[in-house]
Amino acid sequence: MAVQEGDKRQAILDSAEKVFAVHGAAATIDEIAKDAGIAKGTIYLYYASKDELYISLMEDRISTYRERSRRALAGIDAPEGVIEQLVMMRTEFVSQHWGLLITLFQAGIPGSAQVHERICRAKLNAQQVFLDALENTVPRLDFDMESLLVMISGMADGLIMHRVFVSGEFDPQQTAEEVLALALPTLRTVTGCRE
Amino acid sequence: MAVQEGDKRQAILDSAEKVFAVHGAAATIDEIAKDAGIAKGTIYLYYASKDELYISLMEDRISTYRERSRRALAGIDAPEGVIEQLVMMRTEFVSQHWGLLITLFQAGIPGSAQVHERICRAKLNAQQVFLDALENTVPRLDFDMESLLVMISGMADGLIMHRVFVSGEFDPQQTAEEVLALALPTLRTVTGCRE
Amino acid sequence: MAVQEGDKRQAILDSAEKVFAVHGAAATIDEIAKDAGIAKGTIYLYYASKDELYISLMEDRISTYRERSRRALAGIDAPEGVIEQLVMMRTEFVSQHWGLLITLFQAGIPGSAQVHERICRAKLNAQQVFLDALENTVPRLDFDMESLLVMISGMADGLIMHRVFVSGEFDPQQTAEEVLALALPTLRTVTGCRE
Amino acid sequence: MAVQEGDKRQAILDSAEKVFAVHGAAATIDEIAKDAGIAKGTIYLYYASKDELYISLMEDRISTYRERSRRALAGIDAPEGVIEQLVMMRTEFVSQHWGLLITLFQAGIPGSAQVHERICRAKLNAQQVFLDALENTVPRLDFDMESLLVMISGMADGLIMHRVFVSGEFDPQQTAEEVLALALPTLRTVTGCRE
DNA sequence: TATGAATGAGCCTTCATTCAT
DNA sequence: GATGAATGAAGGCTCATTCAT
Repeated sequence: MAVQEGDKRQAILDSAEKVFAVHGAAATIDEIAKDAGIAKGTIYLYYASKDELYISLMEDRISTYRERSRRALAGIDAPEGVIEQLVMMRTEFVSQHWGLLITLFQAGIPGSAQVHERICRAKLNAQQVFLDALENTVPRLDFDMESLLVMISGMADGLIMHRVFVSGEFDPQQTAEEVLALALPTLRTVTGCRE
Repeated sequence: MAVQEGDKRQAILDSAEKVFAVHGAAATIDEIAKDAGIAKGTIYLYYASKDELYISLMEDRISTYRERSRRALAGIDAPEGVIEQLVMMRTEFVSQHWGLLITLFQAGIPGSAQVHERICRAKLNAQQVFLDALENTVPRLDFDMESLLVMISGMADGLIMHRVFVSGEFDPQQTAEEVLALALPTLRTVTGCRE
Repeated sequence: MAVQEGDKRQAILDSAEKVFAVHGAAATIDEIAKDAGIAKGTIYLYYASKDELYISLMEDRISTYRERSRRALAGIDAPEGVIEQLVMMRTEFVSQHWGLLITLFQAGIPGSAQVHERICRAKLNAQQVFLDALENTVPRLDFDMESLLVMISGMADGLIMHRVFVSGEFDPQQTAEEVLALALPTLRTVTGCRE
Repeated sequence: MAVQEGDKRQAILDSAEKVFAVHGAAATIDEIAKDAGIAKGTIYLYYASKDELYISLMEDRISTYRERSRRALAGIDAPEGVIEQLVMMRTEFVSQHWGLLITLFQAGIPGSAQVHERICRAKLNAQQVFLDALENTVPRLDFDMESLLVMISGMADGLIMHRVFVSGEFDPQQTAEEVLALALPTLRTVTGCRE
């Protein structure tokens, strides 16, 4: 009844998240292995390189975020609902993956072009979920939908990062409300709905 | 007619910007020196360490941004004008300092806590310029001004990064207009002005 | 039948002794590794830093000297015997650890205060063995025992170094006899024994 | 009325002594120049290299010691007097050149063979003064005079170093007396004089 | 599969020395 | 003579990656 292969992969990712969160790009394979309670070499049985481990970590977290978002958006048929979920999911993500905040929003600390590209793609996939939902709920619009989504995401990210890095106090619930207080009227302006 | 000390400091910063832009935190002092056409040791005559060089680069660019913003805001007396300048300055900055985009709009890459802190401070200083301008032009408001500013900045940053990293085409003029098309109505919603 | 960990540590120390002996503080980790036939990084698996390696080398050699001295002193019950052993052990040490002569008999070369302190402590421990033996064999004396020991050690060291560095010919046996020819009468003068 | 060349050479040596005393082999030319209040390059007008500066420093101090010793020995016609002066001069030297203690007795920290050799020669020259004096005052002896001198010097050095490095308290006057208390009887033993 | 000792390329930093002014 | 900016060789140390067990 050995540990499942998938479990060990997850355990490594969990340790990697912890260590990357603390040390950023300076995180070492040694420390991740130690945190996971396994030998350094074992990590290379599951991930081909440090970059690959990093990418896998990001892809895993982001795809979880995407699936959670997809489920949350089921049955939503008003643009306000989509935006509300967007903001909720983003604040929730940060409260759960605090340590990946910089990394996630920055799209790839360890640097190589490939890392950057693959993480960007994961983020785009997650965004697509919201984009689809938004397009299904809003009649044709003269405003580019993707730009709209990107900007409202940016509003949320901007406030979240400000709370985390500057204020030092991040209350997911309150932050979400504050963003929505600005985002929803904005949305209505664009969609032409008047409440 | 020797080169001024300030000039050499600037030359090093310029090379550092180029190299950091390409390699991120993995940039090496060697390469920066080579780009600047000087010996490695010379860099240490002007900057005490790689971290210090990185911080100085960021502080320099951000403070230039702040001063340009300050001048651009002189005489502006409507909140729309402030937001307009905010968006213009941000897009302009990116078109000039392409390589620093991730770093500037988010946090300090090369890791140490001190780096992060000092760059955050510089960014706050720059933001304060807009915050002051905004507070001078808007009557008391029930919406927190700083949050408003942070979110509108986030809107701009979100679209800019999307254009740069995803579309791969970044037209400063057009991007600025697109952001303003969403930001200005948003602002009016909050300030209660109706057109 | 793998090499024991202790063996590798010893092998590194042996190479370090050789290289420090030739180059003094200017010895490089590179060269020590090359002499040991291992990679540079391997040394750092066993010793945290160059200073630590140097200290460990000294502590190892000195503690061996101390234990050999302790055994040699067992059963000795006359002060002359103690001094005789002191001189013998010192000349023997030099003939075995030629390269460490300066370092051992004086202070720690590579500079840091910690190095100096830890080597001094090791030397004091070794001296204590002789001090204990001397105090056990000599009735109360008006002459400070430690000073006596230190000075007689100095006599031996002085002649040894003169033979090694100036004459260039060091015959342990003969040198020991020559020192004893002066040290023993001196001792008797102090202890009041008349032959 | 510019400063004499010799004065500047001396000023550099004085600074070098201060800095070597504090930092040992880790002393830098930069710091010596700063202490002397001159530019780094100026040092190279007077001393060809760091090694050369170091050697010059040692030779200067030792030759001063030699000349003072020579004067002190004038008119001395008993071996006890010679030994007394030997001990006095050595303790005096340490109290005046505290920082050079390790360096002097170790014969050359910065390592190169040439450094070692030249400092040894300087020390031998100084020793010769005492050797001459001793040979002039003592009838032919079956004990080798140089060995005798070297061992008595070693006695003094041993106690001095013990006081300086271990006890941490070095009182020149008292140390000298303590050494003489052992050295003079020793001498008489050899010379056959019975008080 | 799992281990962890070993590797060695590569980096930051220092500092003796030079030389144009 | 005097300066000090510039140089670049060299060294300590790290750490991703490999591989024999």
